[in-house]
Amino acid sequence: MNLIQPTDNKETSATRAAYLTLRNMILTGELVAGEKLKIEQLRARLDTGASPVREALSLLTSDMLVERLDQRGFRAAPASLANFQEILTLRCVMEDMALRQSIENTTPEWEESLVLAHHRMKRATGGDIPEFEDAHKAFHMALLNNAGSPILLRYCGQLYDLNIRYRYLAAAGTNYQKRDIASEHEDILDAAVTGDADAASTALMSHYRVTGDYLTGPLSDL
Amino acid sequence: MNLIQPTDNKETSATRAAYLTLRNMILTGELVAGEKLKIEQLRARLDTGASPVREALSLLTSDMLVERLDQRGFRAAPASLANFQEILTLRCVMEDMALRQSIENTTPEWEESLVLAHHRMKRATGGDIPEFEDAHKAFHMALLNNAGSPILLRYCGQLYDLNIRYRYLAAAGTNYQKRDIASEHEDILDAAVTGDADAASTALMSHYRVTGDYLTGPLSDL
DNA sequence: TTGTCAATAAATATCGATATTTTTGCAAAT
DNA sequence: ATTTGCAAAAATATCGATATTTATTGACAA
Repeated sequence: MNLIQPTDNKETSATRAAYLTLRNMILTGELVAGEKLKIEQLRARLDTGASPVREALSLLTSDMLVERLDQRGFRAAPASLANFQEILTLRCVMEDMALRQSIENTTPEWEESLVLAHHRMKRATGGDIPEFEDAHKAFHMALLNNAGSPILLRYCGQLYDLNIRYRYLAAAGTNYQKRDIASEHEDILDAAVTGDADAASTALMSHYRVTGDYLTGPLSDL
Repeated sequence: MNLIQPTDNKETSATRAAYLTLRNMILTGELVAGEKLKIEQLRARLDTGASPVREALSLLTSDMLVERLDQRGFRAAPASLANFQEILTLRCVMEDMALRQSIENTTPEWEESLVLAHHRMKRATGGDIPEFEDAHKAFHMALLNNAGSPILLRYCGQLYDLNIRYRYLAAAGTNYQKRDIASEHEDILDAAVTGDADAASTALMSHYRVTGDYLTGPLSDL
């Protein structure tokens, strides 16, 4: 075994690393919506080759976070109030569907996974924002996970991410956690574990709509 | 002006050409579901470079037609009965939503575009299958086009394509047009133009469910 | 036989260089 | 002033070669 490994923890491929970094940069607004994404610039910024950057951008196209203009490069997907509202509407429809199916298929294992995800999310409120974000997403996805509908799950995940971007856009300063988000999450969890689909759905929808109203103001000048 | 142009109609980039070709090969089953997609092979087959192929495959990932396995290449998305049924279910929910919204937003221009798309589809029944396919998709998308919901439209388009693949899988031989599909289309068109959302939705859903039942048998051994 | 391990072969991922295309800047003309 | 045309610059798209990683094969041991 070679001990001379200067933290050579390149976990995965350069493409994947670039994908994750770029994705994060777009979600957090470090790469501004609508901005042109120049390969050379990004290559230098991420300290990697042009091929991985290019491929990562192609992949981000899947997530509707990047647009590809044939023969004239890439740009960060534009943001608009209409886009935000569409995302909100679609999330409500699709997550409602997924959540109800998940509850219908309930199993002890699933319930346990919910409790676990919820616990981890609560524990992750120690100021480390990215960690909380991950746990928060994990909790929400866990709610939908049991629907047995991979495509639906994928769509919900995409919409979730798209929404995050608007949170960063709106809340550049405002701390959206000031609201009593914790109790909202608990309501959802309780209803889901109890198997009360209507209550769970209502709680989840209200969770989204409240967040939606919360954000619409700051976003009104998009 | 240079007259020595040996039909130099490379309309677009090599990547786009590769994307379209590969996509078609997957939809028609020329590239079998689940099959490993080797760069070198495809590169030779499409007579292009490795970079365009690679990028095209990355883009096809968006459409759920290709899967990317980090560090071990690409493969055509697997097919299964469950997958087919999920697609059918989601299409019904999402197209129902889009169609109703489209009708709600109706305008003379939209109605005209429907009539036009329908006419073109009828005219394209001259044995040229790919031409009919395109026109058929155009008609169905036109129905959803007026909902003013780009993301929803995108998802519906994706699901439409995924479904096509199963038609080819099932109907390798059977001509699914034998059914009186023409009158089904006319029912949908009439209801949409009349502004009767319930009738239009019912007709569209039945159109899908009948096709679904039609295909389920041949697909049962997936 | 079956399982393990090293050597080999195959395929992917990445780099660096080049060809194409688009954009930019500026001068000349309307 | 605004537009048109053309060259220069910038950026993208693509190629060909190489480095890495994964898959395969076959000998050897259990």
